[in-house]
Amino acid sequence: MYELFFQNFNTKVALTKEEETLIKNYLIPKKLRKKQYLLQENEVCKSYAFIEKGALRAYSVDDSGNEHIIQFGIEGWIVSDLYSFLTGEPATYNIDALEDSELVLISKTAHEELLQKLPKYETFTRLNITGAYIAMQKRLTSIISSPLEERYTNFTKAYPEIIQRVPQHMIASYMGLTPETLSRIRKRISAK
Amino acid sequence: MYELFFQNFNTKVALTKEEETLIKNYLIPKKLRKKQYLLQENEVCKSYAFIEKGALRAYSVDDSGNEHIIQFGIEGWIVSDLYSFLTGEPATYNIDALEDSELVLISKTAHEELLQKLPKYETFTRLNITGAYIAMQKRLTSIISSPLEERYTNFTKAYPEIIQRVPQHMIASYMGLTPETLSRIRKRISAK
DNA sequence: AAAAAGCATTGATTTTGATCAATGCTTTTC
DNA sequence: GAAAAGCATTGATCAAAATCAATGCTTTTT
Repeated sequence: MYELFFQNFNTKVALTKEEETLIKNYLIPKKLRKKQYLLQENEVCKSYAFIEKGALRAYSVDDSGNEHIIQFGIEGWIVSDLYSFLTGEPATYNIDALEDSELVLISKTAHEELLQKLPKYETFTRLNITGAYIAMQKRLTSIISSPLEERYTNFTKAYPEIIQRVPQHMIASYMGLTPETLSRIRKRISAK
Repeated sequence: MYELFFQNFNTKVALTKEEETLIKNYLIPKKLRKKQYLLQENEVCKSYAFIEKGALRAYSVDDSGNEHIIQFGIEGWIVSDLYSFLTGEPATYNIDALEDSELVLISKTAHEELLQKLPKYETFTRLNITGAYIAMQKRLTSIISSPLEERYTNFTKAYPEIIQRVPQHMIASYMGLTPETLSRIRKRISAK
C-alpha cells in the first residue's frame, strides 16, 4: 500500500523509515469506481489525491452546460482543485474517475501538519507544484502559440499513455475543441 | 533598496533582521531600460527576477515569426523562464522591459544555497510558485471555458493595472487574439 | 518642428472551427 | 444475446476570428 506514493516521494526527497512511518499515519487510502466523483463543484476541496492506480479527470461546466476538461491524471500524478484546497473557497471543478482507481488522500490538516513537522514534506510539495507549474506553462504556451495540428501531435508525444486510455472526445475537450474538429485534424495529420 | 522584495517576503514568511541581512548578500539589483532584454531565447535563464518597479513581459516567437505574450509582470511580481532556470535548458521565452524597471535578481546558485540554508526561503519559494500556479490555472480555465467577451472583462477586472499600462495589441497577444479582434470585442462590450 | 513609428479602429474578404445531422461501429447493460 | 448507449467519422451549413488593407491619431525620434 502506498508503494507508488513513497517511490515517487523518495525520488524527490529521500526518506528514512521513521519518516515514512510518520507520513503513513496521515495518509488515507481511497478507492473510486469508474464514473464516481472525488470532488463536485461547489463543495470545498478538503484533500488532494495522489493516484496509485487508475485515471481521473478534472473538468468545469460553463454557463451553457458544456464540460471542459482542465486536467487528466494517471498513476503517479496528483489531482485536486488546488485553489479550493488552499483557500477553502468552493471548488470550481468536478473531479471524477475515468477508470476504477486507487488514491492516496492527503487532507488539508494533514498537509498543514506535515508542512510544520517535516521539512522534507515541504520540499516534496514545492517540487510537485513546480513540476505542475512547468507542465501547465507548456500547455498554455502551446495553446497560444501553436497551430492545432502541432498542438495535437505535441500532446500525443508528451502523453502517449493518456491518448491510449482516454476517449478522443475528452482529448478534444481538453484541447478546447469539438470532437468533430479533432477528428478532422487527425485525418489531416494521417494524410501526410 | 529591496523594499518591496522584503515587504513581500515578510507578508509570506516573517524574517528576523539577521535573516534579512543573510538574504541581502545573495540579491543582485538590476536596472533595465524600456525595450532592454532580461533574457533572450536560447540563452540559459540563470536567475529569476522580482520586480521592484516597472513592467516586463515574457513572450515566445513562433515559426511564422509572430510574438505571443506568455506573461506580464509589474511591481511585486516575479518573472522568469522557470523551465530554463530549473533545468538549465535553453530558454524558449524572451523577457524584456515595457517600462524602465528595477529588478532584484536571484541567481540559480543563490537560489540553491538559500534553499539549503534557510527553510523560510523554501517556504517563500513554495508560496510563490503556488500563487503563480493558481493564477495560471485560472487563466487556462478561462481560455478553455469562457467566451471571448467574458475573458476580456475578467482580465480587466483581475488586472486593471496591466490594462492601464500595456498597449492593447499586447493584451490581444496575451489573449491569443489579433489586435483587430480585440478592438471589435471591446466595441461590442461598450455597446452594452 | 517635422518626420517617422507605433497604435487603435473600421471595412471587406477569406479561413477556420462550431453546429446540426446522419451513419456505422463498438462497448455496456440488462 | 438483444437493446441501448457511447463513440468516431463524415457531410453540409453557419458563425467567428484571421487576414488584408486603409485611415486617423498619438507618441517618439531626430
